[in-house]
This record gives sequence, C-alpha cells and structure tokens, in this order.
Amino acid sequence: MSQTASIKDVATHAQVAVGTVSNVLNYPDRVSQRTKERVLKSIAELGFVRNDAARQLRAGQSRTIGLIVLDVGNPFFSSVARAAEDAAAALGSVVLVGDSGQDASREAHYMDLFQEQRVQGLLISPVGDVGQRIDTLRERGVPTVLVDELADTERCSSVSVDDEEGGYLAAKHLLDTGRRRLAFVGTPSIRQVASRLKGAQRAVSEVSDAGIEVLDSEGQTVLTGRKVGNSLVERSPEERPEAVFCSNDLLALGVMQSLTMLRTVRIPEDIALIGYDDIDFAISAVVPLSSIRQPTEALGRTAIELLAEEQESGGTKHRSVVFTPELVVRQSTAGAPK
Amino acid sequence: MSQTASIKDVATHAQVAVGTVSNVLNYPDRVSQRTKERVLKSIAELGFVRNDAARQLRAGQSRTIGLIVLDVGNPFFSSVARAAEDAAAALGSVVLVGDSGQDASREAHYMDLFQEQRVQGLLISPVGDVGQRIDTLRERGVPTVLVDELADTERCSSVSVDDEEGGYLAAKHLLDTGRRRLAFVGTPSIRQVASRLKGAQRAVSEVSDAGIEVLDSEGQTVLTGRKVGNSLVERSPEERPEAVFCSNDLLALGVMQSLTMLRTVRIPEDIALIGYDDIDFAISAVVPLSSIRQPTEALGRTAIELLAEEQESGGTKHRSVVFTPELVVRQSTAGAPK
DNA sequence: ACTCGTTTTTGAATCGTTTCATTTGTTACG
DNA sequence: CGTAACAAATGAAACGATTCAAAAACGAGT
Repeated sequence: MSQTASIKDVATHAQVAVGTVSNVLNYPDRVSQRTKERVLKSIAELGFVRNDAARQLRAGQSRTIGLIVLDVGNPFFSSVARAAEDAAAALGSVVLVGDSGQDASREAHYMDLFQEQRVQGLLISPVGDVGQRIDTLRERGVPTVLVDELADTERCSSVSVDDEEGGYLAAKHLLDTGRRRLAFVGTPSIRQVASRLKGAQRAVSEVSDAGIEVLDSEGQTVLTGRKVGNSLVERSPEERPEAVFCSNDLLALGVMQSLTMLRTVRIPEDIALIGYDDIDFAISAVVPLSSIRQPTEALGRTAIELLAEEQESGGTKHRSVVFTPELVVRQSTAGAPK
Repeated sequence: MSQTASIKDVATHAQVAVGTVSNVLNYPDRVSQRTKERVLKSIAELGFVRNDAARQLRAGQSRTIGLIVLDVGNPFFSSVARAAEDAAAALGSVVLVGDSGQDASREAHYMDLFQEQRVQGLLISPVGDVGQRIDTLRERGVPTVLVDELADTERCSSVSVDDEEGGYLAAKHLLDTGRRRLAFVGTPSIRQVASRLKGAQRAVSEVSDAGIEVLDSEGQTVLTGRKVGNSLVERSPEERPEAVFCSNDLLALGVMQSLTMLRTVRIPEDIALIGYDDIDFAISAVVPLSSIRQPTEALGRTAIELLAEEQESGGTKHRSVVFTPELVVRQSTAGAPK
C-alpha cells in the first residue's frame, strides 16, 4: 500500500488484462459496463495514479508546452503566461514557464530542458539568436511560436504587437495635446523599445516644429526611471521637455515619482507623461498614468492557437498575427500645456 | 535525420553498446577516453537529446518539484517561487509552478497533475483542506512542505513567517510614534491576515489609551484599498484614525492614493500608513511606504532545503521553520502626530 | 446445434533509458 | 608463460503505460 500501484496491479486486483485497464482509462466505450465498474473499483481501492512518464514514453510526446519569457516578474509577461495556460488547459495541455531573465544562456538552458521533456511546442520571447535552434526543433517536429516578436513567416509563426504603431500613438497623442518638445525614455538596445522609439520619431517628423530627445534609461525598472526623473528635475525649467514618453510603465512610474516628490514640477501641467503596457498600477498611480495598452490575453491565447495550427499542418504552415496597441488616456497627459 | 535520435542510434553510429552510451552520459569515469570521444562525437552529429520520460520511467521518479501558490501575480509569491527555482536548480531539479488562485478545486487539480508527474516533492501554500491528500502523498513517498503556513509537525514540514509578530511589530511601531487611534484594513477571513490582526490587537492592548478599528477590505488589491481610503476621506477629521495598518502593500498603496489624491489628508502628518510584504513598489510610492518585510528568498530556499531533508529521512522527520518579519520604516510613518 | 457477426477481452510488443551481472581486454607480476 | 587484478565494454532485463492483432464470448438467426 505504501508504494504506488501500477496498471498491472490494478489488472491483477480486478482480474482482467492490463489492456483492459488501459481501455477503461482511454476508451471507456470499448469496455462492458460490468468490467468497467470492477476496474474502477480496483483503481479506487489501490489509489492508482497514472504514470505520466510511461504514458509519454509510449506516446512519444508529452502534453506539455514550453514557454520562455524575458521576466515573469513583469506584469506584461505574467499576464501573457496566464492566458496561455488557460488556453492550453482547454486543449488538455500544461504550460511550463521558464524565465530567461534576458540572459541568452538561461534561454538556451530552458530550450534544452524543454527538448528533453519532448514538449509539444515552444512559445518563446527570444533574447538571443535562436533562429538556428528553432530550425532544429522544427525538423524534429517541435513547432515554435515567437511571442512579442515578429517572425520570418518562412520559419515559424509569431504573435506580436505593433510596437512602432504603439510608439506612434503615444507620441501623436502628446503632440495632439499641444506639446512640442518631447523626450523618450527607454533602452533602445531592446528591439521592442527601438520600434516604439521609431514610431514616436515618425509622429514627431510629421509636425514641423516638434522634436524628440532620447534618454537611455539603462534598465526598464522603477528605479532606473527615478534616476531619469531626477536628471529632469535638475534641469532648468526651459530645458525640460514638455512631455515624456517612457517605453514601459515601470519607467514611467519611476519618472513620475521623481517629478512629483519635489513638487516643483507638476504633472501634467508642466510635463505630460505617458507609459507603455498599461499595467494594473498605471491607473492607480498618484497621477493616473496614460499608457499604451497591449492585448496580453489575446497574445497568450493566440500563441496557443498558432501552435495548434502548426501541429495540425505538421509544421509547414506558418502565420504571423500582429495586434494593434491601444491608447489609454488618463490624467497624466490631460489638458494643454502652458 | 528528421526524427529524434535515440540512445540506440547513437550506439550504432559510434559502434558501441547502448550501455556504454548511457555510461558516457551518466558515469563518464567508467568509460575510456577514446570511446568517450567517439560517443560524444556521434551524439553531436546525430543531435541526440535525452528522452526525459524514459529516464524518469526507469528512475521511478522525476527531477521535478511541484509548487502550488495562491497567486503568481502577487509579488510575494513570485519572489518565493523564484527563490525556490534557484535553490532547486542547484540540486538539479526543476520547479513546476501551479497557480491555485485561492480556489480549492484548482488546487486539487494541480495536486493530481503533480502526482501523475511523479514529482519528487510538493511545496504548497494551501487554500483548501489538504491534510488528507498530504497524508496519502507521504505514504507514497512524496514529501510535502507547507509554505507560508505553519504545519502540524507530526504530519509534514513547513516554512512560514510569524504573522502575529509581524502584526505586532507594525502596530507597536505606530503606537511608538505616538499614534493612539489605529485602524486595521484587510480580509480577516484569510488566516495570515487574521494572525496579523491578532498581533496588532495585542500591541494595542498593551497601551492603555489605544484602540484599533477593523475595516474589512473584501479583497487584497489596490482597488479595494482605494475604496477603504475613500471611506476614510469622507469621515470628519476627528473620526479618522491617526494611523492605518494594511494587511498588505497593495491595499496600503490603494489607501495612500485615495488619501493623497484629495490633498485634504496628509501622510504621515494626519494619518500614518504602514503596509505588509515590502514589495518593490513600496519604496517607490508617492510617499515611501513603511512596511513589514518578509524574507521571501529565505522562504523559497528553505522550502527546498526542508524538502531535501524530508527525502533524506524518507519522509519520517519533519521540521518547521518560522521566520521573523522585519519592520521597515519609511516616510509614511515618520514623525509624531499633531 | 451450428454459423456468422459483433462486442469484449487478451497479452505480447513497444517506447528509450538505466542498471548490473557478465564478458572481454589490459596490465603487472611471479 | 600463466594468472591475478583491475578496467572497460556488453547487452538483456526492467520501468509502466498504450496499441493492436488475435482470441474469446456473446447473440441472433436458421
């Protein structure tokens, strides 16, 4: 009783063949009512629990999907992950989440791990150059879907958000409210951030007397945002930008804290502020923060859908879905300047 | 080449026996240099990747530890989870994270799933009554460690934080700074919250002219905190508490937003505010928030350690580790009132 | 009672690894 | 040259499920 019962033990106990027990579990219709009851009774009495490893070995594949994100602590990714988990659960699969922490070697480590687990498929928000590895996986029948990154459709499917459009929306909004001297805060070395900046620059170029200054935050956290905010406070009023666009909400909240703490700069009167991601904290910040909302649930759900499509097509048909971000206006960009 | 190579294919390719390939992977010292090189070369050429399911099946156990938390979105749990993952990685194990969302049926679902996976052990922050299931698991050789919950040492190990002490620390601090009319905000139906309240009440009872009012927040989020904050603002100044202790930082931040937004109440001059958990956002709030810090990294790390102890002792020896929380004083409780 | 057709049950083969008792190969020493 | 001692390599058995061709049981019709 102490050790786990196997299907064989159940068969013996119920006086049937092992195949019958398996049928009860997998094809109940093939088994007569009487034996089914007997087997189920034995299963309950012995406390039998399927051994997933044995099942997988025979099946050659697991019911598991791997997901590698840049940072699970980031609300954006945890939201995507949760949506993916829910969608996968509906298909009877489980999602394993790996956190690369923006480190290529950790990313590679998780890819190896998932390969050993014979995952059904892989969802990944890549940090390193994973093209080669994805090719290998595809050859072996493991489809991959890029998340939050546009893929070469020759290679694999992807689900992403139009970052350039998001950047454009944010800057356009600031310009529409009359601000002209803009600043962009972020780390353009990250692809998503660079795209957002590009969109912002496009919006600025459409307005003759507008300009945008780029401030590298060297990080995407609240703390690095505060540093940038402090540097803005130290400037003389006429050297300060009229509006600041941060590449994510954490940065924006950091900037906001620096600006409001010293009470010399008012938001939005002196400086308007907009972030990106629309995390839960944005609406409940000191000054409710305008932001660019990304459809995280749709991202996660669609990623699973695309993975299913890949599986059905045998990994030959790829598709890229690009969502459009949405401007959310709150108090931090209200009114006109001056 | 398209399908995955097995150890047998490697053996054929390298012209050795399968056992030798296995030895190269698991006991390199048993194999001569020459054959080792040959096998490794074949492995590389064929792109062989271990099949974890087969390995587990043979081993009878996985290299996997299950962790069930109340909410992965909560920074407290995501921090504990990360620490557990790191500690497990050092032992060559992987942590699977399941989110019960405070729902007993989801919790049961994950327990079933982990049992099918034959996890090495289970870490769980329980929501339902899991005593029975834990007993069953123990009988089957799967040790369990309760996380953030004190266990009956007869049954299993646990790692927790002294919530009553934390509550005491918070209230004592408020009293020490001269505040007398306190308010407690939280949902006492949750065990941890109830303990914190109990500790706070003890501190209050030690001071003759002090009192504490309990405000049920019906939730533990920023939004529910704001509701409570609004109700405080609506009160006449003399009816307002001098200090508010919130059962977590999200609530406290919500309360803070309500109070500061209307600019009629000053923090900490009119109302002092203290939270619980010391999440990253606490230090960077409008008014930096005093809080009770819980050693999340130690919790996660120790949980894994206790699990290892359980395994070594064959599940006979149980131990409970209780950490002491720590008061972190910031601006939100600075100075004396009036 | 016998046949045919259908439903139910059987049990050996299989998945890919690890283990371990044996066999084979090598070296050292009398 | 023989053999003991040790190192290295072998390959069959086992883990626990699923599958599937074959056997058995059943029921209906004559």
